[in-house]
Amino acid sequence: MTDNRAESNGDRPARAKRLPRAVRERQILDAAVAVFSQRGYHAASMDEISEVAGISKPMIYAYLGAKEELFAACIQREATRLVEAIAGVVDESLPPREQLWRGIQGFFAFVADNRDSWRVLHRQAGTQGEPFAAELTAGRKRAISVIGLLLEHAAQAQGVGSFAEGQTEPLAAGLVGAGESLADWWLDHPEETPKAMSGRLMNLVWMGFGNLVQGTGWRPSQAEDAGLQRSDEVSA
Amino acid sequence: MTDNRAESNGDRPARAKRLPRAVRERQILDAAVAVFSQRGYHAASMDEISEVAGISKPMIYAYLGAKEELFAACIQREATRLVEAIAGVVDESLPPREQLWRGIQGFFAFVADNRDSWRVLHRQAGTQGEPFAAELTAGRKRAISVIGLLLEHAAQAQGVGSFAEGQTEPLAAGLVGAGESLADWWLDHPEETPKAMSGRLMNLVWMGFGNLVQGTGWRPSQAEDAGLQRSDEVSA
Amino acid sequence: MTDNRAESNGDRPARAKRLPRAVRERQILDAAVAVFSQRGYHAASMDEISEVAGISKPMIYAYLGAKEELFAACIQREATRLVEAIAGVVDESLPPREQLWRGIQGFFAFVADNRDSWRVLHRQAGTQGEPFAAELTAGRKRAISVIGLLLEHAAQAQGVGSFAEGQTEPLAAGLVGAGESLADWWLDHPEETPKAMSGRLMNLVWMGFGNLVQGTGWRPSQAEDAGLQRSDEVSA
Amino acid sequence: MTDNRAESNGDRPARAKRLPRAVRERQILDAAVAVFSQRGYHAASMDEISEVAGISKPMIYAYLGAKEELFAACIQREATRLVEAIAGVVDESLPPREQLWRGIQGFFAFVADNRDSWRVLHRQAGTQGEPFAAELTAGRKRAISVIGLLLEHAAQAQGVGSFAEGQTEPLAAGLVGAGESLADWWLDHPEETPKAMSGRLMNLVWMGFGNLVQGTGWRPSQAEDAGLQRSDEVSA
DNA sequence: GATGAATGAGATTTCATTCAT
DNA sequence: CATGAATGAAATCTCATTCAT
Repeated sequence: MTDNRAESNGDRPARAKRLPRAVRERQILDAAVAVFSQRGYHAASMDEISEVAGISKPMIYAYLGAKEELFAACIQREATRLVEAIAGVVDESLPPREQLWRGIQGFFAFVADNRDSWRVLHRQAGTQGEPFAAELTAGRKRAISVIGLLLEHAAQAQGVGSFAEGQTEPLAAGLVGAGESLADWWLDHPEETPKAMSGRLMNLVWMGFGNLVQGTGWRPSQAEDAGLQRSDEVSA
Repeated sequence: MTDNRAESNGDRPARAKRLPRAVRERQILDAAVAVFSQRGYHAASMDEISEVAGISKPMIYAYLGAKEELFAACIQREATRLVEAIAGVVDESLPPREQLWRGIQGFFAFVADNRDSWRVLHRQAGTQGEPFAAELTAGRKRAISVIGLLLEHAAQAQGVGSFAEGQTEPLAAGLVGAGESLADWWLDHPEETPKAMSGRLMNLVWMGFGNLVQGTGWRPSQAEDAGLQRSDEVSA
Repeated sequence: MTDNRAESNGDRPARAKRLPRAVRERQILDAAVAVFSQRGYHAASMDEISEVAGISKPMIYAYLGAKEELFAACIQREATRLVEAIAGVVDESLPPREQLWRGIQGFFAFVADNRDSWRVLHRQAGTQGEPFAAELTAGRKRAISVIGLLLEHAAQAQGVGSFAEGQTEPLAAGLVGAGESLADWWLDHPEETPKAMSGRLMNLVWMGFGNLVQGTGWRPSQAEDAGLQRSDEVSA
Repeated sequence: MTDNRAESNGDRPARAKRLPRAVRERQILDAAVAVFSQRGYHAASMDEISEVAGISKPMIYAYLGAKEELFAACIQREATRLVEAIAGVVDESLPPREQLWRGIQGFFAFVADNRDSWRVLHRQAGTQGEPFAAELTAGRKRAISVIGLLLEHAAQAQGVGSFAEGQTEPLAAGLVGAGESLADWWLDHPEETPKAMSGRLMNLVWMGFGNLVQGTGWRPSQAEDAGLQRSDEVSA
């Protein structure tokens, strides 16, 4: 809100120093991520972004285009950073379980260091009708399918070929959701370490998955099964 | 996008009949849920809501207050409906596992029948800075803590008293997130039955949880443990 | 600039009285024609139009849409008025010359009474690149072709069938241009009567045309013909 | 419409060579005429002009001043060019009719070779309220009065001294308008040769004028005269 | 001399909200 | 009670213009 630019030399805001384009672009993206993260896409205003970036609006438009494009640029940059953070710690030569463990650790480490990035990626996911929804959804789906593959490898490694087709993807979706939700919960419990968080998710995922791939999946007993009707048969 | 301009159509809409207040409020809330669900809070316009509701804007203000209050009312109504839908199928006298199974079924049945409600509850969750964020977060936390309790009961029922304090809540959070994510995935795979979805979540949760409560939780081997450092120790 | 609304009761601008839609639409169009006429499309601002109309901008958008649509509406209304003004005095049963004379009189009478309308129709005609340019050009072409027909009838009435094909249209274009230019000149010489103006145009058109249809068209002598080269043969 | 954003292209445009001022000014004016012609004064942007000119904006300001001055400079240069093009082919020692014929040919030749120049001179004619309107109107009036003189000479040459005072100017205006309109029509019929166009205008003008100067001007019959009332007597 | 970087000011458009019939 | 009519305020985006390197 207040003018926190350095060198407020007496009178007026003092034209910002001339900086190379790359630097300014980074500044702008940083500010945009922060503001989008805090306010959400629609509530974020270009005015606030420009203020936070310490630069005037026209420069934002000149360098990164209109609001939508700016947002897309944020998404892309942060998604890339997240993917690289995880890819950087995963070693494909390791057995699947270890890969998963490292990946999960990488994820929580990234979230720990980049709360804003994470929020932008996570919290805007469903703003349907927006033109960039595709971008977000696509990223999410890519993540899910990568994890799905990992699960499939794990299943094969354990010699369980019977793992039903089409089962990995929804499970991966559940896993990603669990991770997101845990990361959210973490926001309210900052005293937890990344490793503790990672351990929780790994347990939830692996122990459940460990049983599933061994064919010991849970199934409702006959009594449990009879209890509920399909709701749409009633409501229709 | 759509052409909202009023049209000077000769056949005027015929002043709405005088209806009891409760009916009107329901109409309005139904419309509001639909519009908020499709557009998101900010992109939704009072104009569209009033149009969908078939009621003029001043009435909306008279009955349900300003946009924020209206949104809060939507959240509250839908949250209550979801909670009641689940509560309606859970029988507290049953063993925890069965309760969980029924609860999960109730959840997916509700989502199946009320996509809009679900979207409003789920997709707007993180619009931080808004005054109603509290409302949403609170509902979510309530849900998590209820499930946490359930898990704790289950643990006790299996005679596992050593289940560490403070472990249930994050697990419950993970569970809720997995459920949300699966429900999202479902939106793209409408051919799946509610029961199939419920089965997936139950497996993920219970088989993992089943092992956890029996003390067979997974823990990284020493090699796995050494691999990663806390990122903030480095980046700081 | 100043607030010329009636009843400036003491303090603030006093919300405009509630008027039926049709009345307001007329007010708005009147104001828009005046402002577009004076400033031109681009230099005209919605702010000024709303000020002149004595109504707030949102009403303009509600009733007549965005700037472009508003301008198109102006064009359409004024073009229709001009056409009707002329059509109202032309009697198709009369001989062509008399029709032309009456049409020309109608034209100048309209311009006399509606300087602004005329300016909007005439002066914006060539703002190329605008999406409404088509609308204007189309109207102009329609006018030219109508006059072309009239000329053709006149030629036939004089028993001159040999009037070369494709000659009427450019002549009509010339006639229209002459009319526009005379009308422009009139703006600077308001003391002239409509009848005097009409007479001038009629003379220019008819006497020239009168000779043309009788085959007494002028043609350069050989000496005159040799004088100039096609410029593009040189400049190319 | 076009994407004006600066692009961070690796291969930079290579700082323009130091050129003599006159050359630079010509480059700039050429670009400005092209852009003003296509877009109109207001819609033209200094950015586009500088881009088309291949010279940075600050140079434009240094050499030719602000937008308005630049536009005025365009008008002046193009008007001069047009006048010179016509003056170059007119030989004052020739009889008036031949002068007129040559002048008309010169006009269409110029328009053929300089569409943009012509459009700038013609299409912006009525942007009233702008400070450069004077410049435009002045140029136009000069042209009209030159032609008026020519007509007057022709009248005297034919021994018609009674040609009423004040008649030449409006006729000249009509002639100029007819020329403009024919030039416009030409834009849509590029297959026509300059000579054909010239012939059309000459015929329209001269044959009409030829009769006028001989006192055989057309006058409404009594019946025709009675048909219409002055509109302002009614509407006032 | 030449330019990339920078901005104040203003344009169009929309929206939540309220008055007056 | 019910609504069409009305608006203040703010958001996005563009443009002419000027520093500072």
